[in-house]
Amino acid sequence: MSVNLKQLAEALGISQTTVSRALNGFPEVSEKTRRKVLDMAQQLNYSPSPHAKKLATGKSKTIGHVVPQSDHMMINPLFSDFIAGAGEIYSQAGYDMLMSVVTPDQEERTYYKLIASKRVDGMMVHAPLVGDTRVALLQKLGMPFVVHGRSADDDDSYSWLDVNNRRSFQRATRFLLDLGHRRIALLNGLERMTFAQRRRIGYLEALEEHGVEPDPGIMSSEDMMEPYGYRRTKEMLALVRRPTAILCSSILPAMGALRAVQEAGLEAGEDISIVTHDDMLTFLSNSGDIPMFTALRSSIKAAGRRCAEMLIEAIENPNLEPVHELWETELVIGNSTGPAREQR
Amino acid sequence: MSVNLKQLAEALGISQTTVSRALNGFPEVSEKTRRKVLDMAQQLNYSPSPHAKKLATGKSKTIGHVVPQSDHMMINPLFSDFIAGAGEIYSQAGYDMLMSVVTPDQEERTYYKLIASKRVDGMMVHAPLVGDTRVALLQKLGMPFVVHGRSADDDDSYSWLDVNNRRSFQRATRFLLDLGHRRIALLNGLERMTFAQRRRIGYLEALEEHGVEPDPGIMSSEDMMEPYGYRRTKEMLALVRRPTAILCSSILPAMGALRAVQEAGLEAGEDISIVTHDDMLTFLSNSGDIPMFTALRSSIKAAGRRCAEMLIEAIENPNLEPVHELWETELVIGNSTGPAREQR
DNA sequence: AACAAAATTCAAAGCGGTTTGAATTAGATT
DNA sequence: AATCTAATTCAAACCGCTTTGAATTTTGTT
Repeated sequence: MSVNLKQLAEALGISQTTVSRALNGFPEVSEKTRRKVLDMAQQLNYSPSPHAKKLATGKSKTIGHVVPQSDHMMINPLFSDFIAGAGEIYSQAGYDMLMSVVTPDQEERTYYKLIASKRVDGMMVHAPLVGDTRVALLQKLGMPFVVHGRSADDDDSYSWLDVNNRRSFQRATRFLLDLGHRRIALLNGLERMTFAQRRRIGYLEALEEHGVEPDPGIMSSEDMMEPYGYRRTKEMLALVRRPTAILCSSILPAMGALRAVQEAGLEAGEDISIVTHDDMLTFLSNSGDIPMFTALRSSIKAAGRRCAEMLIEAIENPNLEPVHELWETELVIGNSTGPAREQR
Repeated sequence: MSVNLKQLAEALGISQTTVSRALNGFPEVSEKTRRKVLDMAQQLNYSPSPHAKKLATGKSKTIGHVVPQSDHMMINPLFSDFIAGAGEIYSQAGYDMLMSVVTPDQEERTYYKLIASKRVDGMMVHAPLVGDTRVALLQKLGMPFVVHGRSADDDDSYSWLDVNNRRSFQRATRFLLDLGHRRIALLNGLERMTFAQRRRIGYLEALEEHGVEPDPGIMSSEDMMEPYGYRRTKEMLALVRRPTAILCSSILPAMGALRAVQEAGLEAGEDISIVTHDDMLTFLSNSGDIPMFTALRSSIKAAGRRCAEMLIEAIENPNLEPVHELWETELVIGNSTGPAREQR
């Protein structure tokens, strides 16, 4: 069905060395020979063994993704869009994506194993936690990696791509404040993730600027799922002094919030405003002439693409300086916001 | 940092052969030697090279997933839950998951390449289309595979795991008919997928049983996204004879439908009923004491797990007969259904 | 035509494991 | 103690590719 290098060389009556070089574009092989080799390779359906190649070169042309599998971790819709973006770039560049789904307690060991066994040339790190140990581990092991997100603000010793979450939530909060809202709820993601932490900081900063005292009773931090938005909004709507606006960390809780609002017979954008971060998930699009939600947009798929580019770059040029990209979100006005009503 | 087999053998003063056998549990090595080898391996932090192993054995301990990347294909939230389930099993069994994100036109070529280069020991096939060519291709190439879904009803020549979509939608439709509904809309997935096709058949069968003439005006087939459910429901609510019930192919359009219903000032379960297939996605759970939607439940994550088991089984016992599993869904009554009102 | 320099090509030695077939050692039997 | 068999262990070949250092051809000069 398909031949190996040796057979190909024999068929051509040329040494393996030359054939190998011809196929890999080395300059010291004559164009005539190269043509012959390429033709014959095509004709005999030559397909190089990646394993042999990896063994000989030490490079695996593979990028690892370790995804912790627990009730509320990485495997979520954000993840699938990120993967879609990154995977697209990997394929184009001839890299494979190796995915390990492991329980959190296995995570560190998995990194060790992937790296020690040289199975991967680089690692993609998702959703860093506050006090994440993965960065240190990867640095120690000398493996190229890119972090989607950041651990600490001032850590420039590695490459990362992050959304300016703090600024983004600050802007959103100001936007609501400018509309006259004073009781603004925050439905944040889990604050052990650094991105959620930064979002809260941005939110608090904006409140402070306007002299609004934050109220812990209308701030929460959970997994960004639909039922969370629904439940919390329902609870908050029952408060005596209920919020006039809600700031959500993702479109999923935002949809839950909207459901609770509608169920209560209220109208979003009229009786209560909702602003959400929008990862521009392909299957939950918040687009159209006038989007359903006023939102802070930043495509997570585009982030996946760019992170993949950065990682490949880092793998192929090992002594490049770390790269940092801080993406601003786009504040898009949709149907879910309006001036504050009642309850000043 | 870590040693290879040769170094390990030297450190022990034993041949590579014996060390290799000791590590791989061959019976012809004495227990005393095995203990020594294992101890030393631990001590020297021996980590076998998977590439060398793959080259020598021809087995890669890797399972391939090819995911077509286009606006409306596999990369969606269903996918991430399936992957989570499958990945869990792979890890436990010591398999790696290789994921290739490719444009649809590259799909077939990617299968060829993965297989010809022996990069994978088996393939997982997602979401077969009507007239899918992948099954034939994999059979021709002699690669173990499992299909999540089925191509044709009567094709028992390969292993698959599928939900009994026809029966499921038949039951759901009957359920609504029994509640007195006669105008039942169908928000189906793309009918080039076999599962969507079967769902429509089940729906039509139930209608026919009850002598209800199907109305193409309230049947549609699109990508299972939230905005689809919203838009179509909004349109249908504007009809003179609007449906009294809606049957959805996924919880995403169901949420869109619910949004449209609420926005119209109607109440689901009272003014209009909604039933949906529910893949039990982790981030969009339809649970709680009384679930939000009356739903046909079948965990896609569990399906991922089981498909992975079946595939590993098939890889390790190449001449096993194909296995088929047809899962029934669970019909769970939630808040979104009730007897038909008006417009008999 | 002779010769050095440049351009090609080659044989062989890895890369790090597994596996075959032979060699050695241990244990059982006489 | 000698012999035979079973249990271990070993050296070497092999998996399919890359790469080094040497060998061969080609090309350019005189």
